[in-house]
Amino acid sequence: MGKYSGTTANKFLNLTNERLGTYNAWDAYNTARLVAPLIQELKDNRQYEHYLSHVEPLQGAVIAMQSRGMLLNYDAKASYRQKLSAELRDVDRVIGEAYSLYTNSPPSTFNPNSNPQIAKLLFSPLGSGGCGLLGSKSTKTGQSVDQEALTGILRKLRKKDAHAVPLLHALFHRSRLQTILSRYLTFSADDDGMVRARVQMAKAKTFRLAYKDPPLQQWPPEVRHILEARPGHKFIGRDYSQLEARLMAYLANDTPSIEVFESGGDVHRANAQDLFGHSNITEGERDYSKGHLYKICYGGRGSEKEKTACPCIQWGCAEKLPAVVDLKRATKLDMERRWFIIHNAVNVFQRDLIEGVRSKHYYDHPLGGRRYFTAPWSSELEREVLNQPLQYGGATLMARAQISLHEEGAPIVLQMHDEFIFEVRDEDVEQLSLRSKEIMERPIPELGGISIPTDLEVGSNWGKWHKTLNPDGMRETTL
DNA sequence: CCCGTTGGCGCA
DNA sequence: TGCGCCAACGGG
Repeated sequence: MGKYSGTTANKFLNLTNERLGTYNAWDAYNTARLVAPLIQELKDNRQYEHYLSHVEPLQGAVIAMQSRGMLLNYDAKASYRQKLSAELRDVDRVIGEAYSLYTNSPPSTFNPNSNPQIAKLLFSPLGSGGCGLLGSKSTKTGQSVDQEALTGILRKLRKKDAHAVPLLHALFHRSRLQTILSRYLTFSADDDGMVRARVQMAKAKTFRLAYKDPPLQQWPPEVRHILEARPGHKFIGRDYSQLEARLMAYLANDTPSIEVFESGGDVHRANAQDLFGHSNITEGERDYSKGHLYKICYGGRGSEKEKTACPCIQWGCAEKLPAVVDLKRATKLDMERRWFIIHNAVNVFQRDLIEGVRSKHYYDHPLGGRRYFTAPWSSELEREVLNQPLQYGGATLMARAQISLHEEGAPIVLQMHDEFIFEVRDEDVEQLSLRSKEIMERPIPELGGISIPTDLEVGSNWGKWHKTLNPDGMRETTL
């Protein structure tokens, strides 16, 4: 039945059926006894109405989705794993040779999965077992060696450190390879070849869904192509366009953003103009704005994280690097100020939101549902509060859509925060493409009847469409 | 910035 | 063997 990975769970396998049965019976009994008090608590906390309208009806849709699953292409998985394994061996050879050079020890004594060992290799002085580099970031227990730290080291590299560049590139490249191989390519399908991730419905504080065994939401784009539509079927993807940004605009009544949205303009470009203060925005500046805006809207301050795209040359990643926008801290703070002057409504919205939660210790969402914030006030809690209306709002709209879609029998195989993936027979693609648009774009009464537009993708596997690498992948379509 | 899941290490 | 920590990935 379940998948036993942890040591504690394994202990249950050693119990007799009789003892397991007794345990499960007590579990069920105690759970049943909790139902009445929990419903009462929901009523006392003004959460019951939302439970009845959004949570309970969603359960059937989620169970149907989880039971469906997605078909695994074993060959695609095997060949992709083979390709990455070969690359990992190459990377590890580079790292091992560098380790030998700096430490005079055999490569077998180095564990590239150990961050302390990597830190020692990078930051110990030349001649005493290291490269003599300057660290750029710390952790609780020492020097950080994550992608951001490596980027910082590469950026501030002194001339005399040039010898360490191949090693830094290899370490950078290795972290992604190792993650994909050990984390995303180790799952197994059910006997019928289907991958059925477990859907966590009541895990996220903001009502979003989460997937585990395997964690489908975390799969990088290049891994997704190994899940495909069954023969004679296609995947349809329909996703909301800038879901949280639109919610922010309407919840805060931020007129400048609303105008961009309603005229069909490019909101990221508009925000980039407001941030940078000029109108000829480059692609790099537009990309930068997307990330930067989320950060400042959720309570972050000026300093943006370093770009973490792999800069390595040997495996060709450097050529794929997006244009980097390199800004001083003061400049970023200026940009933030400029944005908030134009979008003062957002400022007011956030101030009122925080004031309300600080005094009442709960937030009643315009789309229904109440969330309590009982922890002592802190800057962390404040950022959670700033995030809640948007992430919870998006999840609520998705829940509404999913309930309606399920009622009509739409074959949902995945719900991913702002998008649904359906699996339909080839001849049904057009019909469901249109119907899913109607349902997802229904007017939202609580927001004055506005609707949030969606985009469409169609493909035979879950990977992103690519002319040569993945011609059957999910491709944007207008229909 | 927020929301998540998971592998691997290293210490108690 | 349990647990904290780090680090990776995705969505907004």
